[in-house]
Amino acid sequence: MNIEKCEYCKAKDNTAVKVLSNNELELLQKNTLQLHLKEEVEVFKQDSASSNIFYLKEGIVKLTVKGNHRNKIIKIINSPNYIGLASSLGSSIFNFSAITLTKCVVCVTTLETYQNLILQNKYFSLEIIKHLSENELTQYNSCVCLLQQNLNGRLASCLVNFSNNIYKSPKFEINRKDLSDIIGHSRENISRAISQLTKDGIINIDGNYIEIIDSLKLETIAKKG
Amino acid sequence: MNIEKCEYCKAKDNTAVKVLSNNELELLQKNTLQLHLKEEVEVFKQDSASSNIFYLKEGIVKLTVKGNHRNKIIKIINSPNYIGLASSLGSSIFNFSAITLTKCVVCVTTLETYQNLILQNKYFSLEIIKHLSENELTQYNSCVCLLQQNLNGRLASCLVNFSNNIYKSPKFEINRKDLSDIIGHSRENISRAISQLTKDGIINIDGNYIEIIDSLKLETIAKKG
DNA sequence: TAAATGCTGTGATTTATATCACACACTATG
DNA sequence: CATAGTGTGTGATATAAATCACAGCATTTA
Repeated sequence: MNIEKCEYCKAKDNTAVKVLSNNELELLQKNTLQLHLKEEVEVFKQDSASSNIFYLKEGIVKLTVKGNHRNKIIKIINSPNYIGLASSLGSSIFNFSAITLTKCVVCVTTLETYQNLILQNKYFSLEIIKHLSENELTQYNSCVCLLQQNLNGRLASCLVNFSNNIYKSPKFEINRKDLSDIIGHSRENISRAISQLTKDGIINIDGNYIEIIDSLKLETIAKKG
Repeated sequence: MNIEKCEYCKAKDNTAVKVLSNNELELLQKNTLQLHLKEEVEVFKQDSASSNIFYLKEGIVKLTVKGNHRNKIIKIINSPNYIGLASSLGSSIFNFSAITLTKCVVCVTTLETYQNLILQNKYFSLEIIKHLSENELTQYNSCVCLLQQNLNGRLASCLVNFSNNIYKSPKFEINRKDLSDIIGHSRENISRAISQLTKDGIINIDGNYIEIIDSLKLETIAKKG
């Protein structure tokens, strides 16, 4: 396997790591393990110790929380991005599990290394602050959307988000159970809503693949839902 | 009015500011305005520019988001704490409004001052990172609770939280409209649920005052709801 | 004082969603 | 090949919550 140096990693340019010096990148490299994971593999488990920083270099993961009756997917993360950075930095345990949706490459760095880099490089520290802040705001927004939209609105918003931000393609794969855990409604009603969108010619379905045909109509449903 | 120096402010000991040197505290002082606000006053408005840091020294505020059909209260903040720190640091505008629930004292510092302090004092920067991280995690949790609990469960959780964490007293004042905006259900059904809790001897009501009589039962409802 | 306004509680009704039940594919696996 | 297991679509029914309607009671305002 070709082990890529952090210094030459293209993924880093979109995250806080971009402001590190070459020496600092070497330090990062020394304390980082790169994992290659298959689909539906647990990256870390809810309630386990959060003594590492997880960075998603390639692929897509879901963050899930155990509930009394059902699980909830609180976020879908695509690369390059951190996974659960707030838990690593602000809590002794993870408040959610991270599970891969696609094949993934995950970089695991010791927490100590990150803390040292934060103290050592003030611009890195500022980048981390920006990242955490922006992350919190998107969290606010998605929470508010979920709490105010009905089933059809949430489904439409979710599909639009998948197409525009996560998979960056009008066609993507997602199973109904995950979709219902994201949206927070029963699998049966999600199925019905998807059938209706298909009948209305707004999407096409092919097994677990969903293709958005009429994104304008979908966005209209998202807005008024 | 007695103008208190940041250096001697008791509130600061619970927040990031505690690690600043006396010189840094003086710098903070010079660039900070202290506002004394009455109840139901807007501290800042959704979509307005976020070019200041707001620190709640005394009192309680609510964060509200405008929705299509109704508003949503996304958080109740009690002092001492920052108000919308993530927006100030990570966005050019506020994603929500902040409105006082009680008389409040709010310290307003220019963003520039904070950014300078973050670059100047690495321990301050680390404290800000911890604060943002912890804040994000509580946000996750409250969002998950809201999405998984039914009306009675949410109401019970909310009352327990008010009693234990916000007002720190079994008796507190809150109007039904705010309560319904926090819980995300209609005012009418909140009224009904409150009546039932009163009939069951779990709470007492007196106008807008709610007094928790049987907190154990309330926590049971919160857990199973 | 009277009228207007806003918050509240409660009954009746409607609506959205969950739940139950089952049939149909698809994939493992002995 | 038979079998079990899992994800799926869909109809029927149950249930939670929203909405509508209205009356009571404060508080403000003319």
